[in-house]
Amino acid sequence: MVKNSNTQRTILDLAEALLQDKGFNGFSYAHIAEKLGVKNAAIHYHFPSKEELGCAVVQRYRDRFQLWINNARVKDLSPQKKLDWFFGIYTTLRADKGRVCLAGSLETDFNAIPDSLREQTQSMTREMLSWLQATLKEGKQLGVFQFNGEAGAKAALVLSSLQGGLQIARALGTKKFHEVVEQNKQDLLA
Amino acid sequence: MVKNSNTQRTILDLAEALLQDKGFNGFSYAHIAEKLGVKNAAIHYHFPSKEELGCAVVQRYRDRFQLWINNARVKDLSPQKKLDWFFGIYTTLRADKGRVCLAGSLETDFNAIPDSLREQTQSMTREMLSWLQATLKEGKQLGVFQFNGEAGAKAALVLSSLQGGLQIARALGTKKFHEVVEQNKQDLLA
DNA sequence: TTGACAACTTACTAACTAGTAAGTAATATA
DNA sequence: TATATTACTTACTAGTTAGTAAGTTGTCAA
Repeated sequence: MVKNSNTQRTILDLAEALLQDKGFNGFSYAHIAEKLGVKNAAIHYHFPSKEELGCAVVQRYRDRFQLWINNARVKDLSPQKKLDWFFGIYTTLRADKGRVCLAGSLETDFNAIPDSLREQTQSMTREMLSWLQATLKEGKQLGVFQFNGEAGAKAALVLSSLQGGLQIARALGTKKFHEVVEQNKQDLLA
Repeated sequence: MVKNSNTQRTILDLAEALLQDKGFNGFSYAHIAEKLGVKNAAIHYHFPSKEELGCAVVQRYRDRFQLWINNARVKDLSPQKKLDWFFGIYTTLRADKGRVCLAGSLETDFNAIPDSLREQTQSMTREMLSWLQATLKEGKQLGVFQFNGEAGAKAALVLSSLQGGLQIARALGTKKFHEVVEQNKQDLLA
């Protein structure tokens, strides 16, 4: 047949969007199938279980993130520009129908998702936090970022606030999210 | 009959805990009924729909918050102590089986919950943010808090980070949450 | 041209979901 | 003592869920 050779990718795109829109327990195979214009058994053909689908979404996200941070277009940027790139990921999510980040969505549903998906979520969060920590440390050493305490703690604060900021923006509007981003910048340059 | 005159309150307690544990779409009337030791129709007797139950949980939370902030035990505290009290709410949540905050849970599921519950979530978030903003402003004027920019933006950053911090702690452990709290304090006293 | 395979559809199941209608038993009230 | 009310239970429904088994069809390789 080979009607649509990138069906698998499209399913991942839709699942990722639905995860960020409604949470793991807020969407079903039927939702994906309808949007794709196929029957729900077709989704099971590509991803036998919802658990595997969820893991595949996160794994792809992790791969994408590693690809970016190891690519010269990000790797060779100044700490300030690196941070701007990172903030940009969240700004883009907010602009795209008010999505929240994958980590926030999965952590909120943490006690209602399968074990393997919890592990994927852990790894994803650890990887993002660790890159952010290294970036903040680099910036502090270069004298372009100023903050008290350890880079690890500051990274936890920044990441938490971006994650929470996307959520609060759902209730109080995009302005609140931008305030969070700008305040983060100001607190680092003060 | 009047076997248990505070059934209604117990249902609200259980629903609140389940909301913070699994999210709005991660729990059912059956879960509450089983924990309470009654049939699920008994829950419908007290709260006809899940929508009304969710709204009642948030309304009670809002009432509780207003009661506290208008009570002398909080109202008359110094800005630092007020902030400590506020951080304490989140620390207690984390210690209690790793719950996340109501606002974070409902905002993450925002596009998968009923309209009236969205409105309740909005009001709850607005009220918390507005109190936090006033507290930060008061502290800045008294010279005990230092930060650049508007108190509103700083409040958005602090609230976002607490919300996100509870979620990240699910993946990476309680230590990360405490780092967020301590970093917030340091950034305010710097 | 035959046969294998990929990518589906059709048709189904068992479990769970919120929600309802009718009945029951203990208690409060008149 | 009779009646109303509160707080349930029993028994059900219609819809949704993830998941499966068996059949279909277009494509490609030998």
